[in-house]
Amino acid sequence: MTVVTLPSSRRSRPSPRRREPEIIEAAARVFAERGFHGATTQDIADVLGIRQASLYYYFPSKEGALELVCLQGVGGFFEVAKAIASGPGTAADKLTRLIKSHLSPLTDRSDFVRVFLNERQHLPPESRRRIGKWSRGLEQAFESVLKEGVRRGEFRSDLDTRLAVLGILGMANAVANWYRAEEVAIDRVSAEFARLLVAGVAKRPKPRRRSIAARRSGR
Amino acid sequence: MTVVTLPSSRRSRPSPRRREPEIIEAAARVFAERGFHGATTQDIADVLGIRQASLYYYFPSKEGALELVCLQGVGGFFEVAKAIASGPGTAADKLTRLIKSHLSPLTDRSDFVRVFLNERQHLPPESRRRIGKWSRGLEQAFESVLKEGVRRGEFRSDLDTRLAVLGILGMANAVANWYRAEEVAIDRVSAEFARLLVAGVAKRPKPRRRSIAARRSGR
DNA sequence: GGCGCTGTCTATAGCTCAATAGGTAGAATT
DNA sequence: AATTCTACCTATTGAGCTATAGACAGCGCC
Repeated sequence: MTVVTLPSSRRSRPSPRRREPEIIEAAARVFAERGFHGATTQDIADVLGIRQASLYYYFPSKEGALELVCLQGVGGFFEVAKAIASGPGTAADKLTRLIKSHLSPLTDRSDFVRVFLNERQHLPPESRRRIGKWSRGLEQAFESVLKEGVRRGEFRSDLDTRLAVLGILGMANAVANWYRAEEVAIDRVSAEFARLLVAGVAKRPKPRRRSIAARRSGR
Repeated sequence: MTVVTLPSSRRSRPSPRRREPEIIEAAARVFAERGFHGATTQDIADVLGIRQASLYYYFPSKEGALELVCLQGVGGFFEVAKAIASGPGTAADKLTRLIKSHLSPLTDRSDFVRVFLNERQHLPPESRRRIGKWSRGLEQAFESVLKEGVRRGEFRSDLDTRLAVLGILGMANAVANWYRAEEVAIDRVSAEFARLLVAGVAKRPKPRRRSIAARRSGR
């Protein structure tokens, strides 16, 4: 005999919140445009055409909304980067793919990315640390590829990999701030930057010996 | 500094606002740390050990303070860059010097630079445009050097100079955000970045000998 | 056809903050 | 000695903002 399965259970589906994606996107847009502290909940409500107080049906606080936006700003990033870094290919090839994949979300999620990059510092300490792990993981993915390149002799042996990572990410992250104004496709940016950076870290053709590239393990 | 008293002038401007530099520096520090909208005038007053209302003896509004900080954040930059760009030397050499001079203010004025880079968007439209001219001038200095390099055959002929400028400035400007946390001297950063970027834009191998990498680029 | 749930509303509490008004001690000037 | 000016102060106003409280319309469901 089946016990009546709580038709109106408190444990039933928490809350559908059908429009939540739409609400978070509006928040992302407003935060990206005006900055977290420069934006008001009223601004977000205006974008959606609802009342300011109605927003609190969807998020518990303004800071909560920021966290949701930031989470979507890094979402998946790190996993993809890690997969590329530990996957097959030359270091130069991997670096190129890392850059491409790092920039690709800008085509359709630039607001989320911008908020993550520029506003995450205003998160309460706890969630900031939680999200900070993603960032550091990403840096490590890049750095491991650079180190691999150095080890294999593809890249300059005196390369400061830490500085190079910071430089590469600086260059790449800045794209979020101008790519709408400049009229240019992300793929073109990725390609140009990848080429520039790979050439920048590559070992110069000083040694006329063909040894290094051929020296890779196996074969 | 003791003021030399002007003999017979009631129009003399005695010594107005002696502490102004100190006040603006405090504002820069607070704006850099918390962002313009995240900072309160009370925060600035706390740094100085004076009352919040007393600040209005030195600036007319919070936005006015931001403008003063931003002005000092770009101060002189552009002139120096222009001088380098139109001066003597190879393009690679000039690019190196541009990067060095672009990063050098970070040693002692990083707060001002950070505020200029991150908060200038919150200026009222008028002063933002006024300050925006400085930025564009700087971009042009970099771009003219890149174009010169291409023209002279130092740099790749298919280099997208606009994207390269944006990339270079992105890489360089990001330094302001991490160089305190990372323990590294600015000179080292300049040197590493300059080397990386010059190699990145340079025409591949000096075509004196056949090299392995040569067949990659155009032929 | 009453019930509960979702998604919105109105109204407002409670607080923070920029900015103004007006006062004054003390140094500098006359 | 009187006056002026600098560099603060106290007190307060008024606006704007986040967040809460509580009502309720429509809908799907037994």
